[in-house]
Amino acid sequence: MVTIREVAAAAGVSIATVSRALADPDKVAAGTRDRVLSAIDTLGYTPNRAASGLRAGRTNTIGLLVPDLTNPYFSGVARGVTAQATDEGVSVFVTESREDPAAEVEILRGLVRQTDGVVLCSPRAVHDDRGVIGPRPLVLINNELPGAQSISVDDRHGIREALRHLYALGHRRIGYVGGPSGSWSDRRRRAALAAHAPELAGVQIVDLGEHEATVQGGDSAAGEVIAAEVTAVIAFNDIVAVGLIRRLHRMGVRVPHELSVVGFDNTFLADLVTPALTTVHGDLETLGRRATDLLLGVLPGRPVRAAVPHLLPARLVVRDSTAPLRARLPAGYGSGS
Amino acid sequence: MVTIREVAAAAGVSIATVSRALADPDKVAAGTRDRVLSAIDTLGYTPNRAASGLRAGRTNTIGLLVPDLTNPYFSGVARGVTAQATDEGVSVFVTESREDPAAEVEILRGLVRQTDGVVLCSPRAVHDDRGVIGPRPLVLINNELPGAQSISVDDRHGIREALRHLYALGHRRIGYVGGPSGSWSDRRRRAALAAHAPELAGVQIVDLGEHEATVQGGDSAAGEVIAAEVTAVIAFNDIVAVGLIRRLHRMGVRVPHELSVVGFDNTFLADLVTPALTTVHGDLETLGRRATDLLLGVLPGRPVRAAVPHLLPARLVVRDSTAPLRARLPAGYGSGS
DNA sequence: ATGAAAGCGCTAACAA
DNA sequence: TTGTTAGCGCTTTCAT
Repeated sequence: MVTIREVAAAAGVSIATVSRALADPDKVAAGTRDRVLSAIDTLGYTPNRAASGLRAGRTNTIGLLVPDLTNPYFSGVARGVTAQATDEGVSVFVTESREDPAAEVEILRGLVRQTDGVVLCSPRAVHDDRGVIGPRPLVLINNELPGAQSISVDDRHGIREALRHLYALGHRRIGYVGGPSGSWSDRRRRAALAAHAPELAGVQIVDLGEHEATVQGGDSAAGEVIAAEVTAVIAFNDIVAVGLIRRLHRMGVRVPHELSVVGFDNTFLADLVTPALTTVHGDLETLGRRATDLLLGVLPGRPVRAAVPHLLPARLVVRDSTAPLRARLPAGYGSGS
Repeated sequence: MVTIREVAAAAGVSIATVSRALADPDKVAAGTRDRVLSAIDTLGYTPNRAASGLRAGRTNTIGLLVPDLTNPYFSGVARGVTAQATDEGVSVFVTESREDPAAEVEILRGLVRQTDGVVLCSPRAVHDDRGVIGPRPLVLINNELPGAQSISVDDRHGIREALRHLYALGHRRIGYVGGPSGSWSDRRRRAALAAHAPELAGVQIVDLGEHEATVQGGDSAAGEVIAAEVTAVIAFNDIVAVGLIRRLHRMGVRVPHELSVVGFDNTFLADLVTPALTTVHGDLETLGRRATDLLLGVLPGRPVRAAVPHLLPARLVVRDSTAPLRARLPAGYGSGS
């Protein structure tokens, strides 16, 4: 590994000049600069980031902590964070908490030590996290904590769109298959339902409980969904919707003919399953990119950047899992659709 | 940020003793050790990895480069790599090439400078990569390059199992919906087909072309599949299988009744789609973990580890996308099964 | 068993 | 404009 000393020797200058030629070219005479740069080039020198960070008090590295890398939602966010960070010349330590809050705190502690700041994608409330991270820059995705920045998709608007869509299809008794207890997004979506349902005359929202944000979570909701006698449901997310539909299908309930289902997130799953999901879309990669912008924006020694929105647009994508109420088969078959 | 000095002060020892208590506990008296450890605990001290690496000439960081983070295959591998690295006290820079070979080389170059070694998950041949990375430790997943270590799932065995399964179901004319040209795994699977088909009397393998490893790739293969008049196909991977089945379904061809389809990789998709995929399973997380072991194993200054296998077991997981040949509807209906 | 001290490669005062 | 120098936090001889 070629060091700054070798470059300095080759260019016939001191190491300070080499450092300056790189960090602040204007402070070096043109001729010297050229000699330094060409020496750098021929030797193939790249500054040791660990060393420079050690001295400068920064690492040029940020951390990303997600609950589950294999979840399409989080991998979409991870893609956005790594892409934006790379564009900005910053590296990303990616870690996964495996949905374990205790591990999360521990990992966060380690991450903070070796990065300039952290993007934390943690759906559950994590009041311990703030203490762990101390005064370090922290950006939360889909969550809020005092003293930390926050960014999320406007799922309040998404809920509204979903409601209006179902309403237009004739549905009035609409269920909400909730997410995990403690989920910030779940609380938000419930609040949005409560806020927007009254805008639509005759609409009734039925709480269908809290469920894990997994296929099994959707599975386990099927009984409640049927018992509730709703004609449509909004699921916490696509995965829950998929699990629900799969179970309903096995129980002989057809989607969308007998029940309309709306998902959330528009992960690539939505377009692969049968029926394809009507779902609320929020751009995950953009979410990750903007979260990174937010983080880099508060890092010392970085150019000030334009204001970054803290709320990203959502829109409803209509596919095949929702249908007009009248398409529902009557109790006695054979009388035509 | 609490440093080793504060710990030393709190424990009433020198910083060297703190360092030793952590790196080589036996070299410190039990009483002293306890005092140090409890000081570490109360202060919440974590060693600065960049600093320790600087001294030791390592970064304690490895790089991971995958083509696409949102692909369930690669996110499974990424999970394994990050998990194993974390267990071993090493951080991981995760990056994505977006399936762009030129970007891949560039990213690799940057990654090499700031890590002790790289795990490269690159399905296509990349002869440039070796030059870029120089003498640095490199582990390839599902690929081979001179001078680099390599690890993969035994898909040769997987192909054999798939063939035997289809054979037992009565299929004789079997298609292979290939992956992208240049894919190492694709070449391997073709070789395996050629090697194992002769073991099964009367089996005929039909080459159904090369396709992108995407849903669209599967989509585009549908025409060829039908024209080939095969009764079963093995697809390059689950995603291709899903795309193929979806398109066939729209064209009125029922899977598995009229055509059996076998996928590859057993990503979580396989169990979510309809029909659920029969597919070849290889444990992705383990693949990532063992790749990391391989890499750490050749890093200087690390404990020697047990031999790591370079080939991981594969097995067939039978679900609903394959069925006996006789279940196929006869050309003229109504004549019974 | 423990401490003092010398750096790892780099940046940022401070001098010249 | 350029060089000298003092560390960043840590590990590791070498003494004690």
